[in-house]
Amino acid sequence: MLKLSKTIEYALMSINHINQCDEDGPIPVKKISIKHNIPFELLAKILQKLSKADILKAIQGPKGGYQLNNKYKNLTLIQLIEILEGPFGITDCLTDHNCEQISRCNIINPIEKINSQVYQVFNQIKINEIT
Amino acid sequence: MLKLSKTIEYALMSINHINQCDEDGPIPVKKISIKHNIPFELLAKILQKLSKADILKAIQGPKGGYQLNNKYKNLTLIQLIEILEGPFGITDCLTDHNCEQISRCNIINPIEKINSQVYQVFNQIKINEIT
DNA sequence: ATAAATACGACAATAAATATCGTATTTATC
DNA sequence: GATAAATACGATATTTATTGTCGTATTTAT
Repeated sequence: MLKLSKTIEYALMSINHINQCDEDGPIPVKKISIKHNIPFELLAKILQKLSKADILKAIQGPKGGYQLNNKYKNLTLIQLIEILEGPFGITDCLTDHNCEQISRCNIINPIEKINSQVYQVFNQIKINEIT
Repeated sequence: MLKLSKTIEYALMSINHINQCDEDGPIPVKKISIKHNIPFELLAKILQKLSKADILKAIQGPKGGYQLNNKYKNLTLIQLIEILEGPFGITDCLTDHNCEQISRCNIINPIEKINSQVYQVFNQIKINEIT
């Protein structure tokens, strides 16, 4: 409940790792996966998503790997979350709009308030400030 | 991911329901469960926990049910969460302390910051303000 | 005595997150 | 051109946490 997913953790660890690497060349998934004990295939997919969203630049072939794209500098935590997991919302009714209880729901207003407060927290955190 | 659990939703709905009831007598679980379409047994257990924590007062026997206790007036959302689900933390490593990756974790500091910010949000929300 | 209520442990089902597998594609290097 | 090291990606399996159910006991108003 209210947990950050491993997906987000792995993404942050990877961005951090790539950022702190002195080397110029791209960093292959394998290196990150071994260093931080993250399942290779799982991590690969996460980085692929980030690459599709232009946060990372993928370089294929031998000596390939991932580099940080400039876009990452303005990335907020909420954006990272939404790239990897879709629209943010602390309850399903805020994103799916198919809750059957909604008509007799007596807490939708407070829920929306709380949601926007949590959203704000994550929206104010920039990825490059926490790496 | 970062979802409020149904447990919390059901608890809030119940507190709200009891609070808004004009009647003096205690409100039985059945009424709340039917009104908001919440599984009876599940809801019963949630209210039992709240009763153990002195947020609600349980009255047994026919014409029994639950009433709000005074204690509820100072209850914060974080307290409600911790009563129902144990210690708050956006990652397991913050509450369980048995993460094997912790030694090579390069994001523990930012995670702790984010955690305390989310904690603050929930700590500032009082239950009687949102009902 | 009866029935309407809470109390509570054990278990089952479901859904979401996490992880794995197989195969295709790209490209640097020999 | 062949090879090997890397990304790309859909399909599926596994694991875990949440959600829900069942059975039985206890309390108490009528």
